[in-house]
Amino acid sequence: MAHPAEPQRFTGSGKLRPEEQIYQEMLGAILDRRLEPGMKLIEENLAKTFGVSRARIRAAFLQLAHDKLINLVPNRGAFVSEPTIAEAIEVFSARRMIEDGVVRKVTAHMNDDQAEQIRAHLQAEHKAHHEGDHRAAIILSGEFHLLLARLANNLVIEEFLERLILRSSLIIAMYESPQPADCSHDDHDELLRALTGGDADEAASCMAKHLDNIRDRLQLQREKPGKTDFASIFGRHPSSKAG
Amino acid sequence: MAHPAEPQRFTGSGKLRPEEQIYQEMLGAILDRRLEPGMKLIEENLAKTFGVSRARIRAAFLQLAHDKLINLVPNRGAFVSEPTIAEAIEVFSARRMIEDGVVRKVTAHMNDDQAEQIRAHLQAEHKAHHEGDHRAAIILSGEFHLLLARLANNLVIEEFLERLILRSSLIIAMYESPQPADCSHDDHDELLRALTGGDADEAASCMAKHLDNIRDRLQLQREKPGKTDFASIFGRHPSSKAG
DNA sequence: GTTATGCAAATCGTCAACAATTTTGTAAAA
DNA sequence: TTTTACAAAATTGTTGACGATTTGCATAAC
Repeated sequence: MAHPAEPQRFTGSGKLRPEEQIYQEMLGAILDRRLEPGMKLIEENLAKTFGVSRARIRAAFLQLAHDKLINLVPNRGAFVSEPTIAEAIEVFSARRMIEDGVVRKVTAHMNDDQAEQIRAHLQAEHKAHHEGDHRAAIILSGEFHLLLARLANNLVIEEFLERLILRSSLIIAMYESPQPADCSHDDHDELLRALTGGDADEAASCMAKHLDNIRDRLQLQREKPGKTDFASIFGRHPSSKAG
Repeated sequence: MAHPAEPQRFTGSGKLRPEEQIYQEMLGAILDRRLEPGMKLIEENLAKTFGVSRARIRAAFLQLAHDKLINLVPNRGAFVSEPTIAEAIEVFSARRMIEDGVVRKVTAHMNDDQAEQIRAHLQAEHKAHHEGDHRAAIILSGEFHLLLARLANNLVIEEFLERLILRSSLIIAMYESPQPADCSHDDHDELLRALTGGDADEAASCMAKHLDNIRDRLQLQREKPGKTDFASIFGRHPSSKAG
């Protein structure tokens, strides 16, 4: 239940309204894979669990669906998203595009205060890594990218990237390699050097390599079969009724 | 991959579920300024107007709020967004970032079929322009950018840009100059030349200039006072009780 | 004349019940 | 044995009603 470093949305209002509470809890459960990809989310069960009515759950569903973390199928219900390989590739490709612009902008306007913010964040990342707090490390790693977006000083980009990072987290949880391979903090160090160095091209290249690293560490060779996707499990499509 | 509930925004054809219908109608009304920025949207009135219950309206509100076209204030209701100057600038800045990547990608993978799609679209733009169909021209102009995003072959980017274009439309409607200044189709022509020329840098530069043109044609000098925004009307902020 | 107080109207927030749809289970017919 | 038809259960879709909050207005107090 306790999620110390729950990803926090920047909704302007500091207080957490009960509706946000439900959204956050479900978000955390999905990213932790306590709710597995493909799992059906039954409104009434969730309503009882959270002690609210179905209307609230429905509203939370709309938010999550908008973030592409669940799938809403008319008259069928809500299912935890099962990002396909193609989707995963597109998400990281999109991030490359966006974050290329971000690092260029940050590099151009870098000042001492901003550099210090990045350094402080990296220190936190290293701390979590050395203490073996894998969960915190993953969250902080995502927040590193979000910090850069914030330093780019564009709320539109920041919010979009926040969603992409959430989506990335689900993809990583779904396709990650058996070995931890959590060495991205080295990439982040290198990125800081490039950013403070003032060379926009190098910083952009660094970021591109970093994102490719993350993507390439995933096991994107074969489609992960969803629990109900017998087509891919048995290597055939459910087209004809009798074969 | 199945996307059963994909929101299709610009096409009026096809089966339109009643919920999408409501979203579309409100969207159109906002972009046409039949619903003016700042106007309060009363749930029950809209429910009666559309002949549905408030729950439906509420769901539509969530979608529109997500697109930043309306503002949801707890216990107060929904209001048509009044994008500030800062927001307007950020939106166009974000588009520069995104569409820079888009045109580079499109330039790299350009083939005859794609070039033909763009030409066909430009022809439609010119036709609307010559026939004086201002409304169609504006819509087509937005769809031109969307077409490029589609040719970049990344659904994530495409959907995000779609939202940004909607937001841009509201901004343009709110801050547009008195004179029509609808000469963006020339920019689009130039863009096509750059795209087919294969020079990614030039294409990107073209797009950047084009977006700056649109932005600079807006009257972003002073904040447009919302109907109730006395702070800007009287040039002071509503901090102290008696001034 | 101005400010404070309380009442009334309007509107949003929430819910529980009912209707429609899909899924599952069972049995009859070919 | 296989297919089809039908009924029952589970789940989503929708609605109208009720309580909570905000807003507007009238009245009273200073």
